[in-house]
Amino acid sequence: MAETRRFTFRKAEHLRSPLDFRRVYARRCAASDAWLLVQACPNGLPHCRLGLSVSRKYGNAVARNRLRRLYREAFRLSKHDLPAGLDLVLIPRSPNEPTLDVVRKSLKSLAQQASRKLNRQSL
RNA sequence: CGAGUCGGUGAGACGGUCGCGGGUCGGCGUUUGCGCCGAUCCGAGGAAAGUCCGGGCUCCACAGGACACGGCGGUGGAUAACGUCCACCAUCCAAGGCGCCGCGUUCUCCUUUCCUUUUACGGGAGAGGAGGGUGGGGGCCAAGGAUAGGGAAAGUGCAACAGAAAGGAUACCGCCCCGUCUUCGGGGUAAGGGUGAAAAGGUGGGGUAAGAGCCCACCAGCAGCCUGGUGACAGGCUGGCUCGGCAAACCCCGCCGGGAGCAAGGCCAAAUAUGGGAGCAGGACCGGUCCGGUCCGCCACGACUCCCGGGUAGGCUGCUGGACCGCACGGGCAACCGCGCGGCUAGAGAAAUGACCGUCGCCGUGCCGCCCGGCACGGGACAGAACCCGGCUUACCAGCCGGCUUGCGGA
RNA sequence: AGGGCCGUGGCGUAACGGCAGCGUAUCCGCCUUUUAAGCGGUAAGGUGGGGGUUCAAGUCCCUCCGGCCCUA
Repeated sequence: MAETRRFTFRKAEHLRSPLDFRRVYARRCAASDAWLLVQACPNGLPHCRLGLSVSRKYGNAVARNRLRRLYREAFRLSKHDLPAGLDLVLIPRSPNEPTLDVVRKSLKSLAQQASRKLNRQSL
């Protein structure tokens, strides 16, 4: 297999439209730990999409950008280890800044939790 | 070299790997909207922040004037404009410096008087003088700082408490004259006491029964004139002797202001509902087809088909070349202006600048080291473009540079 | 982007520019077997921060900080 694993993050993998966000919130399937709250919803695509929601209470614009960039980097580096075909919305649980490794671990385990939950519900 | 004060600059550097946004070029795919791949170039700030002012731009409204409402307010300039900037004026504050005082306190020295004691030196108390330290008062100079700094003699209003009296006022104690046996009564006065943030000019002299700008000199203030200055204002002369504070209270005067904002505005345009026009008596569904069945419609408020329109979601645009940046020259005290040459320097949209590593540099701590220096660990602020500019305000790590005043030392 | 409102003891809320109150809570005492309720009393201490105007500022003005609401 000539296809090497690429760690890119293109616009098609962003969750952009308000409609998409509303669909994910309406599905009401969430998993969380001390750092992150992950809302998930199947999207019928072969890949995952990522949406970020960081509100004013997590700091000024620089701190919020920092959180978003960390989440994007974590998603980019570990997207091949996530269950496919999900829309994920990430919401921070703590105003403190986590390290990249912590976010990657949290994202992976929470996405798998959410995926199992969705499978149980659809049965 | 030190102290004070004001201002400017600055916002770590280089490289590698993996990624992100945009432009250009090439290739592939494509539903012709775009997507993917590769190369290459570019990719946050001095405050991008707060949104406190001012403009550009866009749309809407609009004969002209006045009123209302809001903002601004020393003078002259700069500017597209400003509540901003520059220069100057006025008032207040002021590090510090230099003189002064029949000043206080303390130390030293000198002269002298008295007491005591001694052989003598000496000890104690007082007076005078000189010098030093320190404190206080007052004067001059002064880097620099602050000022929403027009008008209180257009009018209205406000000033608690205290005080006799708070604005063309008043008379508590007092002072003086007269009456009265005293208590007290009548009158004069505003020097003194007292209250207050503020008491109707201040100091000195004359004058008086006691007093008062009642009279005079100087000072402050006011009015007029002269001189200098574009002007705010400054200086001088003369006059009459005095006419308080607050307008960030109402207000008066002068100047400025049409409203809304890139979610402005323009273009394209699903689904559903709907408006206009044309055609037409059938149309849609079940079913392989006919028959058949169900629903809608049928001389119309018209099913169905076609065309056109407004318009929602959504998309495109506005969207980055500009009162732009750098350098040189000329004008100006300066803010700034003119001219020449060179440069292109973010354009996202659930919102791009990130992650990891290496080398060097900065700061702090610890260790080694006489110093130079070396090693280890840690730190690196405030903060993220959202149509674009000019300001203001606020936040902020280290370093560097300069102006002015002043102290000490040297040439 | 535009506009409005608010900030006062622990809590809720008043105050013409002129001594910062009131209720409740706290504390102490009475009543009660005890608690609650009730009655009486004491004190503490607060105008979000900074600056200005004024003789005097919670109040007027400027500027920051924090919170809430409305419109598109």
